[in-house]
Order: sequence, then structure tokens, then C-alpha cells
Amino acid sequence: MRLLIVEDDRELAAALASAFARRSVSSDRAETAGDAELMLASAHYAAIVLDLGLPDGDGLVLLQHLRAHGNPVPIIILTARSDLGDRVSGLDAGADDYLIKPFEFDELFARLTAVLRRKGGFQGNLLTFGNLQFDIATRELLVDGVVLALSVRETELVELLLRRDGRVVPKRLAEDQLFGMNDNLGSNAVEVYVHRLRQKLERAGAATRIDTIRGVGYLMRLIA
Amino acid sequence: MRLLIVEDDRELAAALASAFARRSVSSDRAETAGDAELMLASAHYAAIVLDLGLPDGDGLVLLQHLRAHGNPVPIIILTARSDLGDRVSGLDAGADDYLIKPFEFDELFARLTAVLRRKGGFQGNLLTFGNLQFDIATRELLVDGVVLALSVRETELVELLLRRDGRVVPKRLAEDQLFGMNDNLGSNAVEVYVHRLRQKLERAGAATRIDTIRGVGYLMRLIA
DNA sequence: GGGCGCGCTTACATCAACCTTACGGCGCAG
DNA sequence: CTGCGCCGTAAGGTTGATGTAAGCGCGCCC
Repeated sequence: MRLLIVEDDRELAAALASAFARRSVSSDRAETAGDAELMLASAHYAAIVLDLGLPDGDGLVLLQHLRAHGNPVPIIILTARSDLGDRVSGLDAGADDYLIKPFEFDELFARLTAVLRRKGGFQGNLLTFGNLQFDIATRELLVDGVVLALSVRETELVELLLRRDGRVVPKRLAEDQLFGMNDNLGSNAVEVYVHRLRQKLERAGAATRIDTIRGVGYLMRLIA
Repeated sequence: MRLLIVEDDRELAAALASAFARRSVSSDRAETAGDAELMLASAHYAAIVLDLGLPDGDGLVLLQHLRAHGNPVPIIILTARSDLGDRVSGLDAGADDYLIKPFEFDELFARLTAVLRRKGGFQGNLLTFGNLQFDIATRELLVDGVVLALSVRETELVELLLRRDGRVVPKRLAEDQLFGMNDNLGSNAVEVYVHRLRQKLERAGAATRIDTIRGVGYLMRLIA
């Protein structure tokens, strides 16, 4: 799961990014509404955390623009206490939830998962495949009910594979989800993470395997 | 599915070809409008990606010529931002969509599938035959709902057979689709790929078989 | 029957895609 | 500061797709 954080305050943005990373959620950051639009055009995000208090005041414009085009991506807006009017306009324009700064990160995370569930992206909060279970809320992978420790990238990868439920995950898509806008792709990073995940799954006794579809991508399959 | 890319910039053309190949779409390339006409006369293409900014300015002429002869092949035109007039003329002459350079490949691909769906009148994006399902969007073949891993060429071949829905696929047509303008055909490549596909289908438990029509071609049939 | 055309099958060289391992950098906890 | 784990990169080995070719079988026609 990858988020887009639209926030001009670098410090806050960095804090959010690292807090999300601790929960195995990756994120990209845009400083302006314009950047955000560009990034939204070229990658897929599970949700957007949008600061309405951007210096140019374009946060609201971005929001309206997205909704005007029928884009249903979940959006949580952040506002300063002094801008309560914006908050109303934001919800009016189609935001899914809001928080008033300052806020606790746990609060943000809780609302995010709530919004994601509400929006129907998730049927429940458990993806099951063979003897694997992935808890979307806690972002833990269980093998036969036992937690398997995974890194952030590895977590993103299993989630991707499990979400596709036995269908192919194109390599390109995996790159997007794992590395986001890091277009400095001079490497075989996806392959490396597939390898690491395969090892961990095997050692944990998973009844699944990751198959390679040459020239296309990967898929998760039950062991015959 | 095979495309014709009419583009004088070799680098761009190569990049497009490889990007399409990644999505299991084959393509041929013409450098000039004249070449393009020749190629169109001897092979069938699902769509044309046409750069209107050809040095001799013949891109538009080619477009007009095709439409004047009632050729309905889907055409997406590429123009530089400085040639907006051309864009209008192009749409006027019967192009189905346009992109302004520079553009994201994903954007091109999305528009292409949209145009194909619109024009080709796909009922859905799923071709079904016996217990086979071919998802046109993701280019996956499912046997009893399970993904069967196929190579690019093999994928082209099943798609061709399924699109004909029980009618014969002339061998010559298969050659065109699989190998395009590679007229250096000193081989029996089609036969080899039919053989490989037959094996994979049988091992996957397909309820269909590929029959040989001697001297003509192949057809897909339900097993009696 | 025997030659012939067509298709089937297997084998093979080539090369890109992929796997695997190793390593240096970086952030964090102790 | 130091050890540890995660991260991304690089390098070399391995695998599998691809197109070509050769041998075989089968039916057709003379």
C-alpha cells in the first residue's frame, strides 16, 4: 500500500513518512498541488493525505479537481485550527475525513484504515491465501497463524501478491508500489526482494510459492 | 495483437516497441509514410501509432489516404506541442485519439486500449472458449480459472485462435501476427509455437484442442 | 508402390531475463 | 561508538524464450 502525502512542511512530511514506514506503509511526497497531480497521473496510490494549508492555497483546488474528474481515491485532509472554514469546504468537496493539526499519528492511521475499509477497497481486513494470512490493519503476515517478520518492502510485496489473488503482478506495477516515484531505477531491486520474500516464505513453511512469468511479472500460487 | 508504429525517430520507436513488448503487444515499425502503406498492404494491424511530425510531413497524408479508402483501423496520432494545428487536422481526418509529446507510455497504452474497446466493440474484455478464458486487458490465459503461464508468442497465438472463435486461422495470418514483417522466414516457426501451445494446453487440462487444417491453417475446437 | 508436400517433433545456439550472492551505506538501538 | 538490520546496487551464474534446422510420419497423387 502506497500513500501520497501532499504537504509543504518538510519536517512534518518526513515525520509522517517515517511513521507510516514503521507500520509498513510506503509513501511518496508532493510539496505542491501541481506536483501531486503529476504523481497521481503516473502512479497508483491507495489514499492521499492532503494538507489544505498549502502556501498557494491550492490544496482545495486539487481536491475539487480530482473529484470533478470522478477520481474516487480516499482523501484525508489536514487543516490548522485557524482554518476551520477550509475544513468544511474540504469535506464539501469530497474529502473522506479530516484532522486538525496538531494530531496524534495513531489517530491519523486509525482514520486512514477506517476510510479504506469504508470505501470498499477491502472486503475485510484479512487477505487469505493457502496458509498465509495478511492482516491489512496491523500489516502483519501470518503463516499458520504465526507472525512472520518482514521488512517494509517485503510487506508491500506480499500485500501486492495477495491482493491479486493468484493473478499476475506485472513487474512494472511492483516497481511502482515498492519504490514509488524513485525513478532512479538502475537496478534489479524487485528481483532481489522477490528473492528475499521467497526465502522467508519457504523457511516459514508457507504452502505457496511465487512463480515467475518471464517478461511479465510474478504471481503467488499454491504449491501443488 | 500487433501494432504499426510510424515514427522516424529511431530511439523513440525502439522505446515504444519495447514498452509494448513488455505488455505482450507486438509491433512493427515504419520510418516513412510510404513504408507504412506497403506494410499495411501486406499485414493486418490492430492499430496504428502515427507520428504526424514525419520529416516529409506525410503523416497526415497517410491518415487521409487510409480514411479516404474507408480503412477503419484505429489510429492514435502523436504530435509535438508546437504542431497543434496538425493535431486538429489529424482528428479531422479521422484519427481516433492523439497525444502530445512528450507523453507517458502508460497514457498511450491506456488510450490505445480505450480506442480498441470503443472501436472493436468488445463486449467485455474476456474471450471465453470451453474452459479457457483470455483476459484481453491483462493478457492472461485462464484454464478453469487458473492462470496458465505463456510466453509472449504463445500468448499472441491463443489470442488469435480465440478471437476467431472456432473459425480457421490461416497459417499466413498467424505468421503475420506472430512475426510481423520478419520476411526472413526460413523456418517453421508457427508450427513450433502451435506445438508448444498444444503441450501447455493439454498439460493444463484444457477442454479444447488445436486442429490442423492441412494446407490452410489451424482452428481451436472443443474436445468431443 | 513410391515420391512428394506438408506438418509434427526434437534438438540446438543465442541471448535477454532472471536468480543469487555479496557488499557498502545508512539509520537506529544499545 | 558499535553492532545490527534494512536498503539498494552490482556482478556473475543460470534459466528459459526464441527462431532455426533436421529427421520423421502421413496422406496424396502419379
